[in-house]
Amino acid sequence: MPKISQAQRDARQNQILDAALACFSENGFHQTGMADIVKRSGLSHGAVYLYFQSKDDIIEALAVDRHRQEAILSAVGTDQAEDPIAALRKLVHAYARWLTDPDAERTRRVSVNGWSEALRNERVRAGVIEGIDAPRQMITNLIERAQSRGLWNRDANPDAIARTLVALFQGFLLQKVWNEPLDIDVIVGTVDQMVTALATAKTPTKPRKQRALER
Amino acid sequence: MPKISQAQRDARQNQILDAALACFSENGFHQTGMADIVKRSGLSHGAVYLYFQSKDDIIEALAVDRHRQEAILSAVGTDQAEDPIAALRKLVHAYARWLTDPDAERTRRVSVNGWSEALRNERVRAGVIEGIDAPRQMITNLIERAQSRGLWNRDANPDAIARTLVALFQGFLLQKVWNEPLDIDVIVGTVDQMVTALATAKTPTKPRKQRALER
Amino acid sequence: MPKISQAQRDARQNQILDAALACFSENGFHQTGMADIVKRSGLSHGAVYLYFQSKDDIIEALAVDRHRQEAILSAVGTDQAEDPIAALRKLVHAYARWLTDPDAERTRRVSVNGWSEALRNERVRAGVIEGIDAPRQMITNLIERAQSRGLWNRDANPDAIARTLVALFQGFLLQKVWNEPLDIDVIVGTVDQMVTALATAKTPTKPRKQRALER
Amino acid sequence: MPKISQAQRDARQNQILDAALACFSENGFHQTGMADIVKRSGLSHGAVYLYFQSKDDIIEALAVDRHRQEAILSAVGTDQAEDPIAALRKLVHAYARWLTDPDAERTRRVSVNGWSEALRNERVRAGVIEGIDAPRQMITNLIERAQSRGLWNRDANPDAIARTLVALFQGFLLQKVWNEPLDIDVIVGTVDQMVTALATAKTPTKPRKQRALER
DNA sequence: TATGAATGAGACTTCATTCAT
DNA sequence: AATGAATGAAGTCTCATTCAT
Repeated sequence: MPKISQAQRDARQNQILDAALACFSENGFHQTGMADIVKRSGLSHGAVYLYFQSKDDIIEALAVDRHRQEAILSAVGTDQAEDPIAALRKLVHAYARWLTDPDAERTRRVSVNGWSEALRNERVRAGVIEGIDAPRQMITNLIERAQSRGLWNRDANPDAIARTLVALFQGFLLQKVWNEPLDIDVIVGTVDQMVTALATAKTPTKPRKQRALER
Repeated sequence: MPKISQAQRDARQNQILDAALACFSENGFHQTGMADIVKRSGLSHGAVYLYFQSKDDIIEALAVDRHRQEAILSAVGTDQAEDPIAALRKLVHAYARWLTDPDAERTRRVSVNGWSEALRNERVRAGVIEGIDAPRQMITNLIERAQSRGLWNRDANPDAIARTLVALFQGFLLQKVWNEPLDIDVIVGTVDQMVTALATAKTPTKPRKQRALER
Repeated sequence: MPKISQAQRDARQNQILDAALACFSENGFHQTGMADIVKRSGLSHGAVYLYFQSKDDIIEALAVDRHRQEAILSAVGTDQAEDPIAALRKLVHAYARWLTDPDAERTRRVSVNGWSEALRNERVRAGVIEGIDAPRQMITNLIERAQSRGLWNRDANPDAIARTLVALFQGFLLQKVWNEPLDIDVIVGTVDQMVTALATAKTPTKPRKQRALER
Repeated sequence: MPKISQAQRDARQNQILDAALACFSENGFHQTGMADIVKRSGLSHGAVYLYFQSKDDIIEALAVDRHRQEAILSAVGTDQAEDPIAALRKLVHAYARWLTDPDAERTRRVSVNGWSEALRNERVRAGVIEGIDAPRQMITNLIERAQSRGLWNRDANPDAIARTLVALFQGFLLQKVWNEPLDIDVIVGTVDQMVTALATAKTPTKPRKQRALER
């Protein structure tokens, strides 16, 4: 017998999360006070605590934005018949678009705060890892399918390549939030080249000579 | 005027920075209190404020670790006669080694905190940018020299490739501090392949077809 | 005018008081929140405020439990013909029984909270005083009747003895709620002895020699 | 290398405890805010937390006032040669004097608050119990010595009598803080009579007939 | 130079009470 | 009569910084 509907609850929750996202993106998690979130949300202190148990809960909810991940991943269908390399390109384009979407700027900035937070908040860390595992898994799968169809060099290590691509996008995200010049065409072009190059590379991914560097 | 020698001053300063590095790497900038730094340094509150004007000063000093950058870059000589591609590989190896050096773990973690801090602290941001500009510039120069010697595809965009490599290492650094499995051989192998592939790629870095994605 | 019967009103009120008694006995008046009482009562916040104007009203209602006093006092009839000393013993036994009745534990604990509350809440204080005045009066009367029948030393001060007995039971109540070992036989035996001894004592209750201690 | 002497530390601590005692005796533990204590002590918020870790620490320090116990107990020497019954009377007088000492009013009121607090704060409870164990033990010893010298009925249960005396004083304390008329001569006289009566009583402390009341 | 006690603004959170439904 | 979401003042405690010694 709730007094308000689930839709209303969700609306309030989003009201708070929107306010928090704005504050966090401007001032970071720890420079933002609950009073800032309260003021920006237009609610009262008490109301905010009706929807979130603590400031940390709000941080976690935003540091780990599952919604975003899914939105990007959904760009690539799960149609097994599709050309895996074409699908991989689609994925790259979807990420690149999100990376440069002005409406996603706040989210990008909060993501970077979340990366830092993940170093000392286990729940945030788990969420962040989970958030990068999804695309990594998808990329790995696409490469494996490409290998099985003879479209990708069979000596390649799909997981290593997936991690490389993920790392690449994390790095680009950083440069973006720091207002470094970041030309989406150049990104996409470079990554496309990389993909092409890695797909056809003859050299094994883990050559014997470099073993010495391992620790 | 100073009653203690410059050497003593430097020793004290490093004592403080060491303590702060330890604290920051464990708890982040804003979860660390001055009291933590004071206690860990073995000095007094007053003493710390004799060497740094504020906590922000200490954060800046550590978020921007020029020392580290120089150490890595010095791995690659400035000998213009040297094979630029070999030099590039050396640089990659030096970074990869730093990335997996256990003694550098604290610094890596503080770096990530600094990336987040750079979003709202202009001086930190400037320092961070400066820190990635140095290697980017060096990489760009090496690729340009390679192009001028006919060792690298002349259609490639050296700056874009340099940014890509920098982004890649930032991403790997993140995965490292999150304790993700990170095999240095695989990294180096993959990057080597990438370098080789990009050097010989026929496709232009910024093809006409992808223009549409630009915003 | 009321839309529900008086019986229903009383039932609701008791529902609230039962819940409050449970909460107060566990956590004290000020560590218990209205939310605790609301939850335990199974009612809503609004409903509780329909029956009590404020939390203080609930505290007062429980800190001053007239019901309990009457129940104990009723153990001793008002039959003027009865042997007053036997009646006094009955009263002592009734109190002692209540003191060790497991079902009264909550009430005992809340009583102690009430004693403390009486220090700063005039209405609670009045109720508490009233609650101890009733048995004190009854004891005084019994002793006076005993004196008039020649069963009790006529030099004794009935009021002083009554206050002494009341004090004694308050002290035993404290020891009980603190889970100190409290043997009911020993209590009753000791009090019986005291009563006997005081009834027959030759020494005046207020000897001249001790005047000096008075302030 | 403390900056201030232990004496200065103690002075500050007492400054805080005095302020807290005043506040607590007027408004109780939970109606008193830290701000009240801070204001009354003349110190700053931070200074108070330099000397006590939390409000609960201050409550504990005052709810359990060992100093007072010792002061009262010291009224009775430990001279084994002394007449134990005279010593017991001295103890009674010392307590009675404390009970009516105007300067001890605050302490008495806070004691009652402590009794209530002991119900839900284990550390306070332990302290309160300890505080009543000391005099109980002393009384028990005195009675045992009296028994061994033939000055006290050997059938008496020294522990039961000690507990009875302690309970009695707790009850008188309550009546005092509630501003009930409390004549010290009457108290002392009554207790004296009780002691005399119990010392010479023929009836055993735990008669068979009352067994039935035991639970 | 160096100390560390002291400051006080501001942090997060709770909770008795109200009122639109 | 009854609900429970909402309020916002007030609660406890922290912490970067200062300054008398």
